[in-house]
Amino acid sequence: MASDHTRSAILSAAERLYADRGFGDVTLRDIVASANVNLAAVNYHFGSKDELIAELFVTRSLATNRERLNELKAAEEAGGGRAGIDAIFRALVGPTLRGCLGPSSEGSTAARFMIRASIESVPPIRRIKNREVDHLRKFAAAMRRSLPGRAEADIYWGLHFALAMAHHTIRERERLTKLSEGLCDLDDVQGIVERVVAVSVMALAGGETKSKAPARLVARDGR
Amino acid sequence: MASDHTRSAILSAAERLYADRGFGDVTLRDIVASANVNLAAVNYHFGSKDELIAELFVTRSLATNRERLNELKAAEEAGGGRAGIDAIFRALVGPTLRGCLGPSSEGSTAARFMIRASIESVPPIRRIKNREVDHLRKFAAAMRRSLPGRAEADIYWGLHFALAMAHHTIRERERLTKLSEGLCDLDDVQGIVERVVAVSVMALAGGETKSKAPARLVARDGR
DNA sequence: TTGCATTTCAAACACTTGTATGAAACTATC
DNA sequence: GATAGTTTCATACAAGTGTTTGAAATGCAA
Repeated sequence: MASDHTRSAILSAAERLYADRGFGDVTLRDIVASANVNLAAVNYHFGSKDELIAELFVTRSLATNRERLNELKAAEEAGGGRAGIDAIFRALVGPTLRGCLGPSSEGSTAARFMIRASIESVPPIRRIKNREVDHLRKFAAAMRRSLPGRAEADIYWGLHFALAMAHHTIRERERLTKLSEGLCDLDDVQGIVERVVAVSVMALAGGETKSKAPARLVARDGR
Repeated sequence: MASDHTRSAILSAAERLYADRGFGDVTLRDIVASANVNLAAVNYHFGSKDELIAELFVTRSLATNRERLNELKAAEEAGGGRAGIDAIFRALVGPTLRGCLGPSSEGSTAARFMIRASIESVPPIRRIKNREVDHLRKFAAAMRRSLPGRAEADIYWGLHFALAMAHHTIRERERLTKLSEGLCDLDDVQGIVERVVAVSVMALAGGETKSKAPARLVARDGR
């Protein structure tokens, strides 16, 4: 366990290559060539290719989740145990959006790696994501505390839509830029966060006076 | 040219297998075995594996786009050239949601195939999706006609968020069910459509009339 | 029928993939 | 400095991939 040099060289080379070219067409041979280590080193240090990918993703994923929960806790403490719904959404989507978009994302391989992981969805990553439910439940709980009257289903739909907007913005960043011909400023990360938060809040607050029947948020006859 | 039996057997076997097991681990040999045709038939009839996938996706994709535009045109004609913003969103997300969710999606391989295509993102499909910008521009144009005063960027963000909610709902269907422990009724497709439409409308209308609580929405994005 | 183009077929081709092996090179402890 | 444990290395392995080939079968027109 002396230097760990080989191990970390593999990790950083793999992250960079996956970030640049995607999981689909990066082989172990590409990685070890880029890391200047022997092919067998991957299996020696990580066991398998999938475990290497899993370790990469878990590391970044834990960091983001930690950041999210810190922001959430700070918001709840500032509000005496009950955070504003906008602060909750900000804690949910802020770290992810800042991590993957933003000026740092140009140079940060970590950010580009997480974008790839969000786009491609390879088995080992998918397995990890499926365990993320517990983490999201903490946000659902905070939302319940913030909006005690709200129907359970509305809480989850609100959470779901907030994540939808954040992740879709990350995934389809390029397409949105092309579609809007540059009119949507994808570099103004804080502006994007506030936009997503604002819509998420409206989605949840909009139905407030109405009943819990979900289909009638806008009273328009179904066709 | 005679019977086309082999060709269509390949198409339907491929669609079913891809729908069931994803693009990642379905080989040409799996497909030809399931279709009871010879391995070389794929390259003979389609040229390559990627072209087979592309043909599958293009077919389904064109059908959805046609349906979308039909609904849009109907809504604009009913409104005398200017459709309500809710009708535009309904035309945008309705066909996709109905196609991929809904009771038919249980049995329909076409629906499950499109869900896979939405989740996995393999090169030939990605190439086709990139050409879809023109199609979306038609909706942007309709939105401009419907809301003449609106800022261009807001139009595109509205379009983007509507697609985000629709696609994320399709993609993360299972996770949402698990997270909400069944509280979010993913079988009530019409209800989901209305929910997405309602939020999309609010996202766009909210910035203008209301200057309510967390409304840093328009203030931030100068342009 | 004969002739010709289309379609099917079994087989092989040419690679690439992740993984395993066993010897060599290290490193630290005694 | 010998020894035991760890790490590196070149190399081989086994399996699977999409694609190509050239001959056989089939369909269709004259």
